[in-house]
Amino acid sequence: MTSTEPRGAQPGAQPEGSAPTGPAVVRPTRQRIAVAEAMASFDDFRSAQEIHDLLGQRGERVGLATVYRSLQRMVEGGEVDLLRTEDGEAIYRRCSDTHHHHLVCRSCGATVEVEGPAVERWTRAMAEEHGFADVSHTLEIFGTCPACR
Amino acid sequence: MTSTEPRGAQPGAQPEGSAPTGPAVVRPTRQRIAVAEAMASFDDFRSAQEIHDLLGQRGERVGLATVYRSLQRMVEGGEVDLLRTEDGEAIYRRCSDTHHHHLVCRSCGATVEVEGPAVERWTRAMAEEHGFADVSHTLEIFGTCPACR
DNA sequence: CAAGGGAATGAGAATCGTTGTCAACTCAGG
DNA sequence: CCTGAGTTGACAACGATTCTCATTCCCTTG
Repeated sequence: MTSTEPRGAQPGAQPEGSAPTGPAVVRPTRQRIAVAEAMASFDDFRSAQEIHDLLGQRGERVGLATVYRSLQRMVEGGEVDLLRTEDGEAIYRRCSDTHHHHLVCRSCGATVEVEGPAVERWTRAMAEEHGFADVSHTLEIFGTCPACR
Repeated sequence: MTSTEPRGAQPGAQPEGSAPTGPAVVRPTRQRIAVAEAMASFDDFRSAQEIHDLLGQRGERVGLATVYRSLQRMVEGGEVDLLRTEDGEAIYRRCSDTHHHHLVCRSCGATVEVEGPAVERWTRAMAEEHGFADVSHTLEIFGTCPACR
């Protein structure tokens, strides 16, 4: 995960039915499986629309809205990383389950996951020093990879 | 600044006779001054629309598009920091000229600028280790400030 | 194994932040 | 007083994302 805490948490964003916390069950539908498989087929960050296109190329007909919804769930579930390009577009990538950050190539999109206990400690210390609670952070490094130079 | 390198920097923007390749001079118009003053009147991050509203309240009639354009220039000029909320909206704040990061309160938007030589070093080291060049990075810490708890 | 109900889907409309368009305007020089 | 490049504003255009809602699907129960 890029963020320490779940994203997109909006007050009262989801209807509280019978389950205490959001949808209780996630049904493994054809569409969700297709999205999950698509996510497993590449290693860089892609936009929802690109993922939708990829599904189309694979012969899977999945609605764009469904792709967005599936991706949302996967992000909330920590199975997928979400980050924003500099112009605010959301891009996704499957991720390992440990907390980590990314080194992203600006020109080809290649990514490397990096970990930094020191950074984690530093952010926590900073937050504590100023009395902030429920801390999360985002850290991304952009650059030009060796291949693109 | 939040980023290590200038955003949207366009090399070679000199006056070339009649070449229509971008404006060479920035005129200090009433509108631009108004936006600059508005930016000086608060300390947290605000969206372009909020800044536009603020101008309205101050009795300054400035078009929304102009607010966006002014903000853009100020970001490019390094006078203003730009970052993205978790849902991708751009928020702005005037900033000091040193490289720094932010501790942002999720509920009231209050911000604290923090500096961390260690983090700077770490990102540089990481990038170098993987052969990345022209490195920049973004690091923001979100949390709940003491007052909002 | 049929039935029932809530979850999920899809197609398109609706949002909403942001950018583009372009005629009108401003103002420093000549 | 002209002139032209830089600016502005109102509004259209855009693009990503979300919402709506009738229909379809999955799973459990009887």
